[in-house]
Amino acid sequence: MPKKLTIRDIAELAGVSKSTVSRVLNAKQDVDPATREHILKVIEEHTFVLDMAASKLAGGRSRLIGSLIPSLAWPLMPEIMRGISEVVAQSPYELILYSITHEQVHHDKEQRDIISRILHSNLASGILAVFPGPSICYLTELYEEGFPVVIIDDRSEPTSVPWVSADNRLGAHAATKYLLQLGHRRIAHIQGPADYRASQERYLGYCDALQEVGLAPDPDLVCPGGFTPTDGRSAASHFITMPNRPTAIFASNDHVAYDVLAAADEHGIRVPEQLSVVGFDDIAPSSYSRPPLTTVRQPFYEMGKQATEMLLALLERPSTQRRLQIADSPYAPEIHPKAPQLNQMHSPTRVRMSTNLVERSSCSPYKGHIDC
Amino acid sequence: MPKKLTIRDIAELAGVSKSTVSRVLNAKQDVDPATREHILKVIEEHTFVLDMAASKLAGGRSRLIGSLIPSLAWPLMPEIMRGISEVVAQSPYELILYSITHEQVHHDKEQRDIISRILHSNLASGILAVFPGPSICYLTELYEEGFPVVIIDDRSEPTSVPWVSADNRLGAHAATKYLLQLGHRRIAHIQGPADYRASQERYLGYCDALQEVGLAPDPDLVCPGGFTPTDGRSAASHFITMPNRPTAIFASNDHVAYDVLAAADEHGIRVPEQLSVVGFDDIAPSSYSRPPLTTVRQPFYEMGKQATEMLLALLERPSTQRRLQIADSPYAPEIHPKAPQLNQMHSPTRVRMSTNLVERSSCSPYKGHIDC
DNA sequence: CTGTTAGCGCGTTCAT
DNA sequence: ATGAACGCGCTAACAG
Repeated sequence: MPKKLTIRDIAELAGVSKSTVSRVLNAKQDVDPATREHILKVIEEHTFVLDMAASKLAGGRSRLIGSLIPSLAWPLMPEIMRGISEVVAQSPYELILYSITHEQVHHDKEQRDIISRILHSNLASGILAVFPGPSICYLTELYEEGFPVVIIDDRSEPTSVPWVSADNRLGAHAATKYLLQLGHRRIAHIQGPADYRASQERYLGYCDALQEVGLAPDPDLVCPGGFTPTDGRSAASHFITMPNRPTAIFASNDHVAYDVLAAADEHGIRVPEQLSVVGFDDIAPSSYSRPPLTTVRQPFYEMGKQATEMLLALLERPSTQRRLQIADSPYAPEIHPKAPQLNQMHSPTRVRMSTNLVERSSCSPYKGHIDC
Repeated sequence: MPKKLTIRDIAELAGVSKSTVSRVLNAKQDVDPATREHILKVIEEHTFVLDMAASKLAGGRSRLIGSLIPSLAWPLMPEIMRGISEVVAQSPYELILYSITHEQVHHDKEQRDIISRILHSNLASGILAVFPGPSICYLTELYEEGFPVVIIDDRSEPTSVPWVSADNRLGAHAATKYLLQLGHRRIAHIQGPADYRASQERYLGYCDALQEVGLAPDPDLVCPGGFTPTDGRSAASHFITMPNRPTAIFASNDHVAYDVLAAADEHGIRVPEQLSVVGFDDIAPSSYSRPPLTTVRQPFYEMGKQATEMLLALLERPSTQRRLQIADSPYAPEIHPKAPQLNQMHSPTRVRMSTNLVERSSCSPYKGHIDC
């Protein structure tokens, strides 16, 4: 193990002073292009890397991003993390994982503790928070005090903190419209948890599509469900066994859609012949379910990327002016379809990414009622 | 935002010198219990936390663990991560995520790059490597040079690096024995990838159980498969459609078991009435498959915990003598059933955790052949 | 047992 | 455009 080189070693090797090397390393101006080149070459040859601890201590940036992550077991997390990691890997930053136990997700105090741990340890110079839940208020405070924070989706309404999510309403609209175009008219919806913004938005998208064709949402065809496995069991059974049952079901998400698939199987109803079902999220197992599930894909990977790029943009700004301006950021997003142009300061930054319908085999055209 | 306190502030507040504060912070001996208490109180009152950057720079430990993680999309990862996070959270350490893209998993060079990135950035003072694959050789080098490394399972044989995995052979033995006890005699096995140690071990466990009842493994009942979704499709169809088909199938893992379930469904074979199937891993969807899958649970959560505890034990040791001795470690594992007693130095540390059969609904007693 | 001194590796003034 | 000196917050010698 060759002993770790310091900036001084490089300075000596290049025949200059530490300061000059430091300047090159931090991309300062006022360095002779020739010496810059030379120093860069020496650095390259010796694969020298700055000591982050020392750099941070001396007043430089820490190049560490803290990520506040809910249970990695949520099936949407891996893709989000992939997006995050990819951007981080191509940057000079590293990612610290502050993951939250499932238990803690709902406990306000625990979250406050974690955040204070992040702050006090003084490591991370920015925070990426996925589904922060109750801690959103602390994060908002932090952000308003100038600490870089970006949020990836959440249960509640976005605050002033830059915020990335998918367009749930449009996605739900697309799903419902698709069923309508297949000829379905009795389309049921199993809702997500009432306290999730996404549930509301999906419900609204469902209503939007219905109203477009002059249909009013039928209260009998809307049932509460949830977002986790088996949350949709009873609603699914209810719809399937009710007299004059719906010919299609739009589930709050894929997990609930699986419940519908299972319930249908149990009651001898064939999908898609006798019942069409659409999910939401497009998590991995949806490609392999029986039948493969038609669903609305949330661009989790892209959301992770987008959010990380936004955070990096914040991080690269002088700390005095840490409001995000997407427009002139070096990490300007390519994808933010419905994002309003936010060039002026102090306007909340929200990026809403577009979803898209993934057609698989769980839907078929309505051909009149088929008895069991 | 109250300005960050330094160790000097605390020293002044407590009326002692920085060194003394440092000593109590680092749990050194030779501190008067009275002053220790007093300082601790002051620290507590002001919720002071050491600046890790400065601490590290000054020669202290970095309290940062680097985790080398393959795709988080592997369904076993969330549980492993949960185990890791939980132990890390209760320690003064933080976790840096060096996650590897799926593409990179197999590319030797990329991995070497990541490891050198870890080393050069000089942040992490230890590495937790999950399924390191090709980079195991670098990790071994590192470990032999005294850098703390612990590995959680891998495709190849363990090296001198401390290593945690589940007992695949015993697990497979249990699964097969279970089927035998249900009366099955024609038990097929779909194998995992040939270059995975786990595949071999599971196959051996399968043979063990067969031989115990005087049966020789029938080459016609063993097929190559894989570990990822759809890897088992063709093998499953093959077994199901073959004349005198097996009455039970032991799949290399749960994904492959799902393929068997799907193939059975497709061919109108009822599980478990006409065919019993057992998986391996017990990943989350196995509780919700149709029918719920009987499978061998790998204790991923416990493996994550165990490995992290081992790493912490290494980290807390003086760097001169960084060979792991489980016995007198403060993090001595409670669970390592078949682990040999490794109290002497220089012996490789392997912890093999026990699996256990989770009975659900995909198996039933053999009652003679039932035609479709 | 405790305080004093001297750096750790780097960024940032100041000079030049 | 570049170099010298100082200090970030802390730990590790050494005194006492």
